[in-house]
Amino acid sequence: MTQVRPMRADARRNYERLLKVAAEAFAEHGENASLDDIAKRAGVGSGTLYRHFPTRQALLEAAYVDRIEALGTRADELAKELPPGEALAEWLYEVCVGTIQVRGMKALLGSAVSDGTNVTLTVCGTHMKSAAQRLVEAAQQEGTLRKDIEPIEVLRLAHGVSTASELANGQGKHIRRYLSLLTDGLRPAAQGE
Amino acid sequence: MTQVRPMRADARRNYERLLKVAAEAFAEHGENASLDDIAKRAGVGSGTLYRHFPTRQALLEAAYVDRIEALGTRADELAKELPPGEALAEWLYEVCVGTIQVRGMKALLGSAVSDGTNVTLTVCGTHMKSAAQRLVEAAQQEGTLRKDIEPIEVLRLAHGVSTASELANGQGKHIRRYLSLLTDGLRPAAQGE
DNA sequence: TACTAAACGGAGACAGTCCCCGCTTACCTC
DNA sequence: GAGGTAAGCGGGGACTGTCTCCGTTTAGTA
Repeated sequence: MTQVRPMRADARRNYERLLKVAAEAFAEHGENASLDDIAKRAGVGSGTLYRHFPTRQALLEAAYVDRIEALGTRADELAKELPPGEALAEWLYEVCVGTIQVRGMKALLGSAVSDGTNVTLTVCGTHMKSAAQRLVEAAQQEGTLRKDIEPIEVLRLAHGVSTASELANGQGKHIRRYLSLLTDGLRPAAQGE
Repeated sequence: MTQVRPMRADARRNYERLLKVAAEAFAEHGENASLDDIAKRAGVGSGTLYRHFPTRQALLEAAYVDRIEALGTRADELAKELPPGEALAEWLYEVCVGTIQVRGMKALLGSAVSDGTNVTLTVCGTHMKSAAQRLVEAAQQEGTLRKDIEPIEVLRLAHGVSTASELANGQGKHIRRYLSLLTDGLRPAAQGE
């Protein structure tokens, strides 16, 4: 219903520029990169930046949607290549790697799966949740994942694993280990689910 | 070796004041509470604050050492009251609760178990690690915890669980659940440790 | 070519960090 | 108690970052 009058050419140009520069800046300096600095590097005034992206979150999300979408696609690829349980495990691994390696993604993924009152970040959250849901349900069908676990819980726990790996430093060297410790806990136990 | 000339009376007074106010401020506003504001509330100039506590970390640590020490004591109490496995589980639960409920503790506990190059935060890190070590070793003796797990890893994973629970919101309502998922993964699996 | 609404941009108000250095005062000595 | 002195104080101010406001510029249209 929103009137979708096409963006003016200069506006579109600035928008793209900002996205490109922002992705670089967040990757380099983390989620707290200076916004005025991003504007400057993109060759626009800070007013322009704030008009296009009212909050840091908005910019962060816009800068990384494509990566998030790529994770969604990746989920489907893995679902075709591997048995459900392994597909889920591998996907979570890749999610964790992204979380740690691309500084700035952590904040985005974190708020994407958070239950806060900020209704803002629908896009990324939706993508991640639907991808997780497909893999989780398949694994549950297969019997390699407890039935009482929600897709979003898996995402939150993966975020926890990322945090733990980050503390251990070493560029995510510990992700596989911590993730497998978690996965063992997720499998149906001998005495029943 | 360090010359331990006793603090001047006014200095000591200010020091105590700052600690008290800082603990309140961090609890209320999280780890990013304004330092100048803390100084003001304590009735001292900001110079005084920065002389006593050169970094935010230093103040954070000083403000919460007693809580950390309490966690150490608590570990021993639990070790007496419960079988090792349960003692460890309960202790981790209390650690997570502290992490979530007292805003500001999270940053402190996080850097206490991080592997970063900042050698600063020895005190809290040491306390936590030694407490964890006692419980972990006992549980391993008992056979309720995999032998290939380091005490510090347990602390890092607990931090991850805190993060995950925080995302779920609800004031730590999910800690027990997420922690038990993790614990199940830590138990020796049927096919061997 | 002229018009107008959309978009720009940067000055400036505000908030936080942290240092510097002239001033104050607790403590010691006599 | 008086005086000397170094320990300690404190707030002004430089700096960095956020975010808004509004006069100016310009793309798109007729």
